[in-house]
Amino acid sequence: MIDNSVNNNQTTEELILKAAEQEFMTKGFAGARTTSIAEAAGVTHAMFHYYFRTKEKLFDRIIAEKIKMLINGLLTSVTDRDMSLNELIKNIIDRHLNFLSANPDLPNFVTREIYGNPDKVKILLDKLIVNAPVFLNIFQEKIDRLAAEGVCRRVDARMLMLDIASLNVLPFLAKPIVNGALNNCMANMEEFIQIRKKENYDTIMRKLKP
Amino acid sequence: MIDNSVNNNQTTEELILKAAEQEFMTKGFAGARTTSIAEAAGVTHAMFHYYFRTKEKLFDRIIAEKIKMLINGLLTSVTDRDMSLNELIKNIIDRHLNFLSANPDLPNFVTREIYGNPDKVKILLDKLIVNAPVFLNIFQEKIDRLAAEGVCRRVDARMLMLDIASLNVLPFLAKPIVNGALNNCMANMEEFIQIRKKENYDTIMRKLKP
DNA sequence: ATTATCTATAGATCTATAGATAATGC
DNA sequence: ATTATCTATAGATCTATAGATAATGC
Repeated sequence: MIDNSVNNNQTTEELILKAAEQEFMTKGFAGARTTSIAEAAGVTHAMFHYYFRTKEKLFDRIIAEKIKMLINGLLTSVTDRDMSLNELIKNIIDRHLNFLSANPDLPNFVTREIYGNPDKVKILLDKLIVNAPVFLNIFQEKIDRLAAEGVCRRVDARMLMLDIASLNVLPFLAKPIVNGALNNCMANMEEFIQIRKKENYDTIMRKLKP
Repeated sequence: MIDNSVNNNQTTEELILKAAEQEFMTKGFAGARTTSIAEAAGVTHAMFHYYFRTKEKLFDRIIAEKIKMLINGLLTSVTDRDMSLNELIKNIIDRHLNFLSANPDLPNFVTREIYGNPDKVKILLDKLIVNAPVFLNIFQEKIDRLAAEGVCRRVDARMLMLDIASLNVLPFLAKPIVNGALNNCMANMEEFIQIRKKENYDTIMRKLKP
């Protein structure tokens, strides 16, 4: 038995799961090969089917898990009524970028699969359609209230959320392009995240300024 | 001979090329099937190989064409020295969104292939590394000059370009998600583009305000 | 004579399973 | 007795080509 992977006390099931996650995340469902997954896990190919039966079953399990993470990440609403405008915006941006930082491949994985396999992410869309309006209404009310107090401009919460999401997510979705065009600026990822946190907060606050 | 496609005076080669473009753009290289392409083109599968020899050759041809388009779209620099700040920003945003509007699947296609197949888009990255700094330096000089005149703040041209690109591109990359979360706002695409043109111009101008 | 098209099939690759064997927990 | 693992191979799918036939342009 050749121990070519560092399978320090991980079970075969875990090894396959981990290898499959890596393979599916980087290559997508169509590009992933069950043989490659087994090889990367350091186990016989038959083991793949022994533990997870089919490629599709394992993919469904992984994408369901990822979508759950994504929804939790997106819909962790900031509903504290006593929070100031500055705190609110800072909180939303920081949370979002922290989440992206912890799951850098997630946006790419989801957007990729959405095109080739629309029904796989139907669960995601359904959840969004139900939950997003709830959060956006609370957010809009908050903005309107603060606008009435003269603290900020009265802007559309939907467009504001799209702005925030766009500014935060795009570097992750197009990392090689952004990094290539902007002088290797994403080489140190943590530093880049810190810069973008400040930059995006500033951009949004200026947009909200009365 | 069953004429199941509307091949009004298009040659077989053109029909295959068109079908292949559609297949590759939506499913990526790994997800695309040469049999499906031939079927969609309404020709025998052997014709695919007669005209284009291999799947990879045709893919390379299509991706090269798309990357050329993308580079032209990105690097159509606005270098008119006499342009005011307002005009400059408006021009960049309008051009970019017009380009995206004409090529809505392009960002997804490129970002998808970048992960599974880094060397396929190496040409794109090489071009960007060479050309982007040239444009960004001119842009930075322009900002610095206008800042010295007191017309705008002195901001980093790289971050500003990233902001603009993010705000413009993201809805195209994550269309189903944005559309699902934001109340079907992208149903009428032309209307949505017009709204984002104004919105993004406003966002960026506020960021630049002294 | 060259170009275009078709049928049939080879060849490669990938998913999945059958069936034998070893390890493990009562 | 059940669970885990292996070898070997079936079965499906997909890319690619061979070789025959029809259409086209001199």
